[in-house]
Amino acid sequence: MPATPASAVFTTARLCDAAGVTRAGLRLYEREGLLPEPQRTASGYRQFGEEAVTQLQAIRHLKELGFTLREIGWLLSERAQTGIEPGRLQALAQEQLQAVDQRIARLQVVRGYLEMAASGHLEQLNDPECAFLMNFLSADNTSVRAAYSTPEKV
Amino acid sequence: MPATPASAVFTTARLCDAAGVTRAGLRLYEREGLLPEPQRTASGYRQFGEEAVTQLQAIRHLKELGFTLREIGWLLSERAQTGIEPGRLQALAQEQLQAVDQRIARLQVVRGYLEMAASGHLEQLNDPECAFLMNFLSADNTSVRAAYSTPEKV
DNA sequence: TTGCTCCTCACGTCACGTGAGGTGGC
DNA sequence: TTGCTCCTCACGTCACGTGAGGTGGC
Repeated sequence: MPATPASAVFTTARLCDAAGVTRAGLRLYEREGLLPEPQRTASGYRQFGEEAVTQLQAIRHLKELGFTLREIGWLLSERAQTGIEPGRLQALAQEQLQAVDQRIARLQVVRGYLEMAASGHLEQLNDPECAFLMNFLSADNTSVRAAYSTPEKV
Repeated sequence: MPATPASAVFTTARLCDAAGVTRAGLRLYEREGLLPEPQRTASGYRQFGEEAVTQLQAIRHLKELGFTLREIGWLLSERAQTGIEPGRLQALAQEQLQAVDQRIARLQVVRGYLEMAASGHLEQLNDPECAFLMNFLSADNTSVRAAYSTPEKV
C-alpha cells in the first residue's frame, strides 16, 4: 500500500477511526487530561502523531477493563511519572477480576432466559403475574420469592 | 415468622429493600411512568401493596436483560393494554441475545488479562509502549496493530 | 421531646451524543 | 466556488446519587 510519510500526521477523524473511538470521546479524554494537548495547524486543526493511536487505544482498553476515566487518568499519569507500584496494580486487577466475574455470571443467567424467549418460548411472558420475570436472577434475592411461589402471603 | 397482615402495606424503604432497588431508582421509575401512582397517607407518605414488589422486580429484571427504561415502559404498557405481540417480543429477545453474547465474549477476553495481572504477572504493563494494552481485545481492530508489531511504519 | 423515617425540589455525576454556527483546505 | 472537514460552545441524555430543608409518627 502507498505508505503515509514516516512522520504520519492524523487528523481527529482519522485518529478516531484508527483507535476505535468517537470524536466526542476524543474531545472528552482531552478535556479530562487523559491525552496530551496535540499540536495544531495555524488554523487550529489538531495534528496527532502515530503515538496518539497507541495512547487512545490504551484508554479504550482500560475502559473495557472496567476502569473509570478518573482511574485511567491516574494510571496513565502514574505510569508516566514514577511507574506504577506493582502491589497497587495487582490489587486493582484483583478487584476488577471479581467485578468482571460477577458480571459474566449474571449475563449467563440472562442469556439462558433470552435464548428461551428468542427461540419462541414466550408462554411464560403471557403469565399475568409475569412469573418469568419474577424468577429472573433471583438467586441473590430470597426475601420476596415466597410472595409468588406459595399461596399464603408472606 | 410473624406474618404481616394480608393487606400488607409497604413504605418506600421497605419496598426498596424487598425489590432490590434504591429509593432514587424508585422515584425515577415513578416519574417515568413505569409504576402506577401509589396511594398516600393523609400526610403524603407513599403506601405500596404486595403487588408493587412484583412490579418493581419486573422492572429490575427487564433492566438486567438490557432494556432501557423507555423500552421497559413500552413493554409494561403494551402488556397492560393489548398484550405483547409474540413476534415483536421474540425479535426483541433475539436482538438482546446477540448483544449479550457479544458482551460476554468481550468480558471473557478481559477476564483472561485481568487474571494474569491479578496473579502477579505484571511485567507486560511495565513495557514502555504498553503492548499489554495495545493487544487487548484487538480481534476487531486490525488497522493499527502493525504500527507496533512490525518495525516499519504503516 | 427524641429519633427515625418520610417528603419534595434541585443540583451533581458519568461518559459521552448532538446540533448550532462558523471557518479552513484542496 | 463547491464540498468536505474541522473548530468551539453549549445543551441533551441516561440512570440514577446526593444533599438541603422541612414534616410526620411512635
